[in-house]
Amino acid sequence: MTTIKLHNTKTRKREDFVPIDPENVRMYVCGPTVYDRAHLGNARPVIVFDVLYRLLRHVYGPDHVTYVRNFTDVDDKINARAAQSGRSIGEITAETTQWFLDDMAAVGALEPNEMPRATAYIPQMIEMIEGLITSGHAYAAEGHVLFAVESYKDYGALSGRSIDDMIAGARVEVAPYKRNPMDFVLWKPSDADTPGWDSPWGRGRPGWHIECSAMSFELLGAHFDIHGGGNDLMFPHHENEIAQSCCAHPGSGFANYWLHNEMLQVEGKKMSKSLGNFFTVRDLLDQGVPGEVIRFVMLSTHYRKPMDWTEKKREEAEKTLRKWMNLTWNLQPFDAGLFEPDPKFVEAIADDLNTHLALVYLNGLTAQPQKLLDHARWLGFLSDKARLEEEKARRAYSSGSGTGASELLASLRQRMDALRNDAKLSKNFDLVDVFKAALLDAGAEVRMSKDGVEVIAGPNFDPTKLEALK
RNA sequence: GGCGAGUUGGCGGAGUGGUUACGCAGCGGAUUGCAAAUCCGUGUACAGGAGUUCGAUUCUCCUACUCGCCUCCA
Repeated sequence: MTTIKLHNTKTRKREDFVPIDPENVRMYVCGPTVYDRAHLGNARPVIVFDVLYRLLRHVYGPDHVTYVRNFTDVDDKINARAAQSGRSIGEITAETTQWFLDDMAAVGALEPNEMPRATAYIPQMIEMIEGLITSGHAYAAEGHVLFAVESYKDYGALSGRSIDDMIAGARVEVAPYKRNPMDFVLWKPSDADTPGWDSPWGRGRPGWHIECSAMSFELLGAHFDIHGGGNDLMFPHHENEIAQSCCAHPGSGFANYWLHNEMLQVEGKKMSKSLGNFFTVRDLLDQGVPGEVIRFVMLSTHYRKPMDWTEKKREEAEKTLRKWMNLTWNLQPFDAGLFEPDPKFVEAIADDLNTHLALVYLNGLTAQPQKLLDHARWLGFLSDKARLEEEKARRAYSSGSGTGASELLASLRQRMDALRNDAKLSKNFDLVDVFKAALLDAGAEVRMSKDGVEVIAGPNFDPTKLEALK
């Protein structure tokens, strides 16, 4: 069996992955707060952990992995969006949730087994908070419930901080009701205009971190295998999750392996609205960047390194995928359930998700298109959807048969063939070159060989530009 | 200020205590009316300094720089 090696943030070491129960390997990944379109950075953990999910399913069997990714649908950002847009919270979260699913499907991510929404787990959160108060790890104050960080001796262990250091470096004002400045909110009061639920502490809503503790416990148990997310979540979110969960379920250990992906940058800079380099996954898709290109670029950099999204990488990825598609579009993929990938390929991915090496492996398969197709599909490329689009495009513009633009191409091809044959005798190729230039200008690919002329419509083919040649 | 990650050839990006991936671009060649596509060949690198070692790009320490987090953020 393949040994999976993962870099565990908890120990800061690369470790062999040993599941608690190989019959049910459990992974929790922090999902989005649903108030707006997912930006490109949101896609990184989704794609990274999608690869890990595929790997776990391969090694332990598709029915022996449980992958949970939540939707945070209660949050002050959502409330703010509702107030500002005049739309209801439910409408916003429902719409944004669907957008997220659509966009992530477009980049080739499989859906997790469970996608719980925070608002469906309020009673479980309240129960957990009550337990934390009873055991002395939390206290109620002025309608809030706060977690007492000093009651958990390992607080800060994951992110390598001490409570004292953090207080010294803190740049936030401290609420007067906190016993320790680092204490964080488990529950907070809601006014009449804010969503709220009845609780022992009055009508209110949960703090940011408790949802993940409550949902992971409900769906995966107190002790599970892998917990993932962006490294910006390491502190405070994951630190707080650990504190809550470990105090609520003493001795459970919570997650064994913590995985964090590095952040995304754009042309070497942090993606931010103020720098004007902020864009969503949907923006790219709408610009005609295929989802698989986004996926390719994401997987070409190791997940623990900063990933720089650049125009150049986008172009290169597009070229490579174009090449793969050209080689494989007319082949039949092997049944995914029966396909056995090359151990070398799997080992690269099992080595702390060395996806770049896996892509290199794929690139080495261009002489074996069938193998390329099946391995690429294993990693989420050359999907049915992409292949179908390819086939449609080829049928519509093929130089062989068909109607409309394809008929035009076919007649141009024939005329060029004839002109070329004449030119070969007369040694005057001017007319052929004029035709070729026009075709290239219209976004078509022209190939001439001993066997004749081939004309293929490229991705930006514009048949209207060829009207003049008719 | 605290914590963390990183610095590899023109660019991207793996990896390794000794033999220096791979892709793109470049260059040379085959092929072509010319191209495209394809194939073959080819150059250049491990931020700086000190240490450990027979030997370090790879391990340790220091310095510089870059990035992220410490506030909602994936």
